[in-house]
Amino acid sequence: MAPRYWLFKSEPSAFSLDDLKASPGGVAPWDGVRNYQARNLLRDEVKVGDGVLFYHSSTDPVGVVGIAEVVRDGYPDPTAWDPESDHPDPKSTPDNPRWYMVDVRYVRHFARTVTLAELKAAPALKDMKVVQRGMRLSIQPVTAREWAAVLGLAEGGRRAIGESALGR
DNA sequence: GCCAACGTTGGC
DNA sequence: GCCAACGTTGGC
Repeated sequence: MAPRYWLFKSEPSAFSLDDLKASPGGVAPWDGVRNYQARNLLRDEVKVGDGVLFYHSSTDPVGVVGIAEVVRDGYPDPTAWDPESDHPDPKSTPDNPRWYMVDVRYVRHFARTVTLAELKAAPALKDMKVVQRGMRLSIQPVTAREWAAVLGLAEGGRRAIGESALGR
């Protein structure tokens, strides 16, 4: 099965790409997702080896700052039943988990942020989920074509596509 | 800080 | 099952 691509949103004040890079082995769980549509993707669709566009929201500028890679398939998010966590949900229990997460590994920062404004301005990305009006989903599917186009915007001058890890 | 868009809750 | 009220997201 060919790897797929995703866009993961995070507020950098909560968890940034730098935070992922600084995690042990560059690996961290993508916990705290509390939306059913995003949960279903994490539980059923996001798989080891998939590429992740790391998107910073609610900052200036908003946009894609780099890439990560999925290193563990979906599994129950234990922060849901931790009352001390940032997103406790007493309706989720170890016996009957409601929320799921995957583990991701840092790959690299782009040389610069590819801003939402740039994504919106790129004709090749006009159908990309993140540029659609009212699109709040925090885990979004990205096509191979969109993935390549975003990397092209970030690093096009450096022939990055196909050249390095996840540069496919 | 504003507010549009969307998701969830809960009364009925 | 409807839908109003409310809460959250997230760009601007």
